[in-house]
This record gives sequence, structure tokens and C-alpha cells, in this order.
Amino acid sequence: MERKVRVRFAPSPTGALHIGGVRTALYNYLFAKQHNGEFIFRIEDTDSNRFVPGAEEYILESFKWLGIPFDEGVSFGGNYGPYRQSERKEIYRKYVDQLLENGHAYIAFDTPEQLDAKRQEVANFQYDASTRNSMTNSLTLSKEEVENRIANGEKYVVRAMITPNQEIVVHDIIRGDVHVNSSILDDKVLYKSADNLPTYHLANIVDDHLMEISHVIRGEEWLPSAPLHVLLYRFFGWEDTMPQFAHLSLLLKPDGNGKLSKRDGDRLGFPVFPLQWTDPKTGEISSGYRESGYFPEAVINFLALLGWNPGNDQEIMSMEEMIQLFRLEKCSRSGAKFDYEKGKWFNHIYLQKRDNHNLATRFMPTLKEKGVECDAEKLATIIGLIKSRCSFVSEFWDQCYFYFLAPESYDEKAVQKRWKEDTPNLLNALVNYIETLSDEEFNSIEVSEKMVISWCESQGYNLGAVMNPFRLSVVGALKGPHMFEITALLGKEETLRRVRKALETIA
RNA sequence: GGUCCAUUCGUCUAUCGGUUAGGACGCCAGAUUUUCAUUCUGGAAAGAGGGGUUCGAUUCCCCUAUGGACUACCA
Repeated sequence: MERKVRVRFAPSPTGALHIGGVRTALYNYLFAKQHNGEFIFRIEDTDSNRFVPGAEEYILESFKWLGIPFDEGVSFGGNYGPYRQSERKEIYRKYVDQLLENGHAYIAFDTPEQLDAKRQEVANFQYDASTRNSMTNSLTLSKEEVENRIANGEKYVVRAMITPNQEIVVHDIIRGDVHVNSSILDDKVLYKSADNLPTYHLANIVDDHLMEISHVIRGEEWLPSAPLHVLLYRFFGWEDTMPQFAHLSLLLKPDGNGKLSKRDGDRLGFPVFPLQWTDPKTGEISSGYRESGYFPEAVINFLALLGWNPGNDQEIMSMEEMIQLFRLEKCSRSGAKFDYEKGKWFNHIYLQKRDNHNLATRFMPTLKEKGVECDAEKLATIIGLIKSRCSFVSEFWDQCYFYFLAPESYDEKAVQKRWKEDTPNLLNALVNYIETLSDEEFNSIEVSEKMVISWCESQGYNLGAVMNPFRLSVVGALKGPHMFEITALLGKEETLRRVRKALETIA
């Protein structure tokens, strides 16, 4: 019988959501939806010291923007709650006691200071079968002594008791079987004295079991501790329902080596967070994809292909398509360098797909800022003419300002190149000809283009000698869409005004 | 140091023993265009090294090298 697919994304609320975390969540989501499963949002806040206010809300808002909905979890509800680990204290205590009772864990009194000292003293010290008998714990102390110490309020941790020299196999969907000898594992702390909370390892296994998680899809950084997790399932007797593991390769720095960090974004000038984030402690602001003008679907598409591909050449995919095509087996085993340039390209593609009216709405604030009035319909038309040359809405203004503002100056190099001795004569002739056109003729792109060009030919004028200075006069530079796509929208009066002004200014 | 994971164009990647090693981003060139872009066409660009296995290895195995992750009372 196939088990119901239930996967989770379980971040720690220690700050903004890293883009690598977004990818992990995305893969979980794609996998869940493909299998008609459930996607659960759990908060792993068992480290009270690292808690950052606002982080949870930030993460939630990020997924909302990205268009990745959860079925269950913190703020979504569900039958397996609470979904915040800090609210599950009692649950963990019970399972820790179970481990203690059946001898898979023991109590240790060694303080962090003592352990530090030990590590100074012994190179590569590891708390394990080879050393636990020389430490202060329930294995070396008498039962009474242990009870006394606890009664006296002495702090203690609970450690897993790892039997050495056992072969542990982690079945990984992406990597195959990973074999590890248990001797290299240490007696990991499962329950902390500092805040009376379990560590990640314990909480993770208990929650995944209780929440009936079927697949654990997480970052590669967890692979080394996966053998411990397998052992814990065994200790609890839950091996038959143990989730299947899939460890995802990491997102790497674009240049050099190492995994992608927030610093790389600052250094190279690109966001590593979905949304802008303000560190509540330092007030430091980190840019976000949303604020940088990215479309969520572009970010998703880009991220999806960093470490996965459908096995063919298809690159542009909707969420629906990705849900159909996604395969954990097709995830790459090696890390992917973060190629920001390609991210821009994805945004370019999705910008082209966007409806012009939608883009107009996004562009309106910029227009207001520039003090320009324009109705939405006309703006959408203009955007339709210029968007092919843009990757971001923020690039619109530079490509279309001349539809609203007459040039104040003229590109010098262009003047030098295109403004010849007889240019004033040609432009004056053009002005005179345009005067003879009706508004109706002029405002039609096709008609005005046809008429002006044939006029040029009939006069024996070189087209370039007329059109280039014409453009220079109207735009202020040699750039922009087709000339008549500009002038038709500007209208005859404004066009002529600009040409006359150029004639005065340049000549 | 130890353990584990990885290694195809600059980058993301395809290839499930036999291919002129394919695509995309970026780059370069040409075409189109009255301009700049867009677009189109073309180009340069890769199997880390060494051993095996095999009629034949990018593909399977081993070693080396390189890179990465982990090695906390953090996740």
C-alpha cells in the first residue's frame, strides 16, 4: 500500500529566508502536489537563543508572494499540531524518557565548560563509546549519585547512546545508499539543559513520526547527521514508517567556492532573500527579489532549474508543469553555482509574458514620481512597444521617457555623427511636409510612415539623412522603438515642436 | 585532522556503454532595422588526472587530485 505523501518545510525562525531554503521548500511543494500529498509548515524553534522576532511572519509572507501554499502547519492549522516546536515541549519529554528507559540514551552532567576544556586537552575529542566512560554521566555514576544530583537541581543533558562499529545505511533517493560506520558518530545531545528543549535531531524525528511525514527532502548539510536520524527511528521502533530521505545539493557562490551566503549577495549586488529584510537587531537592510523587481514566477522557475531539470531542453515552465514533471531522482548530486545573470533572463522572459495593463499598473508609481500624467490605456500601449527591450519594470522609464518629456539635451556623439550641414534644410522640409498631413494621417503609425517615406523618396532624400536627425530631435538620442510608433503617440503638434526646438538648439 | 558527498563548455545542465557529446545563460560574429534594442542565423567553448573492466567508455570499478558539507547543550 502506498503511503500518503506528506512532506514538510521546517525552517528555524532565525532571520530571513535564504534563497536555498526557498528552493528546498519548492521541491517539497512540487513533490507533494504531484503525489496529491500534503505540504506542511513547521517551525523549528528549539534554539531559544537564536530566535529572531518577525522571522516567522517574514517566511510566511515570502511563500505567499512566491505562490507556494501550505496545506497545514503554523498559521494554517491541521490535525497534527501544534506545529511550532517550542509548543511541543511535553511531547518531547515523553520520548526522551522512553529512550532513557530502554537504554538508548543516558544522562550526562558534563558542563559546556568542562567539555570545552576536554576539547582543548584532547585533540579531536568526541563524546562517544570510547570516551563516555571517563565522563560524568549516568553510566559512570551510581544511580543514587545521579538521583542526588538531579534532586539538587544540577543541570544535565540527555545523550544518545551510540553502539560502535555498526554499519548504518541511509537510503537516499538522490544519492543512493550511503554507508556509515556508527563509530564515527558521537553521542549527540538530544535534550539540552540550557533551555529544557530537545535538539533538532530529537525534535525532528519525533515530529516527523507524529506528523506522519513520508519523505524528508532537505539540504545536503543534513546528510552527515542522517545516520543518527536513522538510528533514532530504530531506537524508537519506528523504522517501518521511517520517511524516505532525499538530500538536495547546495546552492553555491557564483564566484569562487563555498555555499551561497548573504554576504555574496551584498558583495556581488544581488538579493539572496525573497523579500527585503530588516535585521531587527542591527537595522541592517538586505534586498529582496520582490523589491528588486522580480516576478515570483521567474524566481520560482529559475530556482527550480538550479539542481533539477525535466531531462529535456524545456526551461520555461509554469508551476503546474513543474508539478507534473518534477522527479527527485532527476535532482543533481553536485552543488549548483548561483548564476544571477540567468535569473535576469528568466525575468525578461516572464516580463514579456505579462499583460501590458498589469505592467502599466506596476509602472504607474514611477510615472507619478517623475511628475508625468498618463492614462492606463495609453501607458499599456507604450509598454507594449518597449517591453521587449527590458527585463525589469524599473528599466521602462529609460526606454520610454520621450513619450512624456521632450528632450532637454541631445546626445553629443549622435549629433556629431548624424547632424550634417544640410540637416537643417532636410528637417525644415520635413516640418513643412508634416504640416500638410492631417492629424488622422499623422496619428496612424502605418499611414504616417508610408507617407513620410514616400515623400523622402520623391524628394530624392536619403532616408537615413532625414530619419536620424528626426529621431535625434524627438528622442534626444538615437534609440527607441520605430520612429512612427513614437510620433504617432506624440501627435503632430508635439512632434513638430520638438523638431523646431532641435533646429534652434543644435544648429 | 576525521567522516560523508560530489566532479561534462565560464555557468546551469542533457547523455541511463557505441552521439559530429545536445540545449540554455553569458560571450563573439553576421542578418534584419531609418537608431538603439528586440528578433533570427551562425561561432568559440566541456567529459579533472591515472589505472582497470569491456570489442568499445563521459557513462561501470579503483586510486589520486580538486571542491563541498559536516564534525556545538545551532538548525
